Amino acid sequence: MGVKERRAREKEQLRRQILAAARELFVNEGYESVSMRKIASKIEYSPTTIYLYFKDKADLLDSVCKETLLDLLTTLELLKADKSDPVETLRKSGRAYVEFGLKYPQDYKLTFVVRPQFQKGLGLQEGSVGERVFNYLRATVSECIRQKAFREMDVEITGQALWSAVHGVTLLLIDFSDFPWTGKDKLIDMVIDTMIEGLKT
Amino acid sequence: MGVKERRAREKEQLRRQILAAARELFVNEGYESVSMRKIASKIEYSPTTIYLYFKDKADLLDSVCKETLLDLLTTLELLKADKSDPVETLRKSGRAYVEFGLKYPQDYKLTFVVRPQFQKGLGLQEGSVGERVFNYLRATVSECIRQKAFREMDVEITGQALWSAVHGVTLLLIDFSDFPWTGKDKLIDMVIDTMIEGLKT
DNA sequence: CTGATATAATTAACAGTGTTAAGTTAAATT
DNA sequence: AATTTAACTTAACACTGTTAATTATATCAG
Repeated sequence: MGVKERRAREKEQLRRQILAAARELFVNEGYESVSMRKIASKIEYSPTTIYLYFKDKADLLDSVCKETLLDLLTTLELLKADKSDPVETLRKSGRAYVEFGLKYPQDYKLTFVVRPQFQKGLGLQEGSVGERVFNYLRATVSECIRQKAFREMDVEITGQALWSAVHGVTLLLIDFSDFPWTGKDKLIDMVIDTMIEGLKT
Repeated sequence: MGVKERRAREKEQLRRQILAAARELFVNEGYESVSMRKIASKIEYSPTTIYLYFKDKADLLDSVCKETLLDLLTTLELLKADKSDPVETLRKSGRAYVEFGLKYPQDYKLTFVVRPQFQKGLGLQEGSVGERVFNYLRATVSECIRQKAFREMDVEITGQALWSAVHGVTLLLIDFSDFPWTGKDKLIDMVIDTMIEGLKT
């Protein structure tokens, strides 16, 4: 009676194929410029087949973004290992965050700009990947304060401020890629270092 | 021989009508969701008439954004009066910038997120309004350094870093309006104050 | 192995999009 | 009054996301 299982596996496989094709196209050409027909032709299925696996184009976007967030979280958690110098961990995390955004600019915008626009009310759902990312930030900031590297301050708002700064530099570098930046890397460091400097005791 | 002038005035009037209709629709329904036909029907002209006044839809967006930038510039220049305390001016400018974004969230996103996506290569053109806004920031930062309130540092990159921070907090507050922020005003202050603190001597 | 059933995938269609080329109307000039 | 010029519209093209109806295919019962 392993038939059902096999069929389910096959379905899952096609689902993943669609998702992979959608991701690649979204990332390379942008969400708006990618049509369902284009995705379909990439996987050599008819356009309507996609609707058997995803509710609509927005649902496809949503699924792609969830994967992206999970990827970011994994990247960040690799840095959490070293607990001795939380300020340095924070600095590295900031850099990793921005670099992640620059590596997958379309994904990043999709996740942090386009999605909240199309999917209002999701905010930061209980147990969502987004919440886990923010929890990571909370923990790191908390450790900085505990070790008296940062002065006594509200963890919540500090985390939000740091997020603001890295989010901002990420988006500017993505959107204004032809702005005469003094140097992408230098700017990223400048933003992160200035914020950290401003938080120190 | 005032005929030509009158005709020119009439043309200009229709141009403005189109622009106003486009702005309202873009802001309320989003650039992508607004069709040329929708704009046309709002002003009760045929869709193709718009193409006699604007090259294409992106050009329309571009013109709307230019107006927005000019509005922002005006808001900022009101603060430049007091030259005695440039750090305070910078703080106020930062606040004004974010508040502008929150007051016209859709305009802000249109200008700083959507436009660069659809009009690549514009960067910061010579003499553009965008350049003038950035010049304002440059001048203020420069004054802070000159008065030794900030330590000796590159004006360019400092300006870019500050822009990153305010841009970031503006967009987060717009996009994740239902995130459990500790308090919008407190967060804005926190971001600006932390950056300024990090730049001081 | 055959016929019924369920499921997967497809075709055709709808109402909409930005944009262009050709055609029409109305006003200004000679 | 005839002609030129400018403003505007109609019709069309090649697309878009999505739905309903239809066909093909694989699984099951007898």
